[in-house]
Amino acid sequence: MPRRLIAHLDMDAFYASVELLRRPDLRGVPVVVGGRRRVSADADVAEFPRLRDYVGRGVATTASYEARALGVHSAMGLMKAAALAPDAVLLPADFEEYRRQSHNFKAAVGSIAPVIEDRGIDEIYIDLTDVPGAQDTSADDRLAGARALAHRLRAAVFEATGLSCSIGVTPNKLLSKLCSDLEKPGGVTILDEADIPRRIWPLPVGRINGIGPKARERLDGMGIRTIGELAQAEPAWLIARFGQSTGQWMHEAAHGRDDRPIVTERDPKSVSRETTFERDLHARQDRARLGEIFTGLCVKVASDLTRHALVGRTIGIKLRFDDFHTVTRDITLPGYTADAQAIRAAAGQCLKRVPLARRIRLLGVRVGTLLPADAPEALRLAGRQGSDTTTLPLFPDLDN
DNA sequence: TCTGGGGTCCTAGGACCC
DNA sequence: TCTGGGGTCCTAGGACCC
Repeated sequence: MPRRLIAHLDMDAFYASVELLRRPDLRGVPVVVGGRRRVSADADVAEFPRLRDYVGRGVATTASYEARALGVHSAMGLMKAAALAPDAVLLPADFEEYRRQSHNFKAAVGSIAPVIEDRGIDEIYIDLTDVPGAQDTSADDRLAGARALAHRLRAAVFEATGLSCSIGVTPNKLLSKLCSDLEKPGGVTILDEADIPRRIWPLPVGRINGIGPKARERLDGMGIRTIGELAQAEPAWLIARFGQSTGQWMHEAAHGRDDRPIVTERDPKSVSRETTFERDLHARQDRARLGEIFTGLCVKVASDLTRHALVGRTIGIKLRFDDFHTVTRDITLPGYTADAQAIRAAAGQCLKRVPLARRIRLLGVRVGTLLPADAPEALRLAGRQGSDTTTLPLFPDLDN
């Protein structure tokens, strides 16, 4: 593999920072983005809902750095966050605006370095290998070139959006992702293989993208807490415990080795909608309400598919019960569809296969095995089923 | 003060076919 | 009658990420 120069760019507290751009009067105040209710854009600070007044099942999507200092972090339940930061201002998420700013920062980066892999609304990988000025003959010059380029990117993002970001530049995606987090916010971190023992090995294993709570817990039980400790473990020992694929990958990752390419285009694999109810619903007592919600989810998924000119043939549902146990069911149809009634009928079939003894907390509908609506295969199989769906099945109760 | 919503990828077993 | 593999599709669950 020829030597590459890869950047990872991560926007700093993205949603919260976008909100602060529009509401500079909130600067310095702890701000949490999350929850569902809307607030009028011209409300003044005194009218903003405070976290202490929140009641519901929402989680924090983002916390400003002031809120983080109080212990609030993303994915934390808002009721718990309220206990830590009762005076924090709670803003509902405005995805339209975040998407607009996301497009802005990506366009700014693209004007300098066009080979970009999208990793969601607030982060990207960038291949800097062939960008003029990035590569130089001597090692020292190469790192200096990378640093100058990263600073240019950061300045371009700020120019386009008024927002700050952090950037890591290394020979691969794994290390760049780790590095963009090292000097947040606003940091530029350049790292070479030789720096791995000093800068990467002291970090906890959970900082590796792909090692989550479960793997971290297992490793901890084996006495492995840092990436350096993971690097010291014999590959055979890891493989014996985590399987060939994961064990080998862990070993490579701990040594900072990663040859995954930058992926600039990707076909969508599935489209889904789900909702958590304000209170848990019962299949029998709340049958009518569940039926409405279920149909509404199917209509939304159908319109999402249509908007993106996609059709699919695997229809799935997801239920989460009051004990948080989650089940899925799916069915693959003979033909592709984006039709709400066809999706509703198939999803209804799936629902019949789920025992509904407990109260339900979440309901979701998903369509997978996607194709572009105009693909020959999609057209050939379209309309194979579903002429008899004029009456939608009701939400089934316990007895059937 | 329990735990959102939208995704991807992997595994594993059974059906079915050659 | 009993015995194989290999490959692909379908389904369910789970880990993980943003």
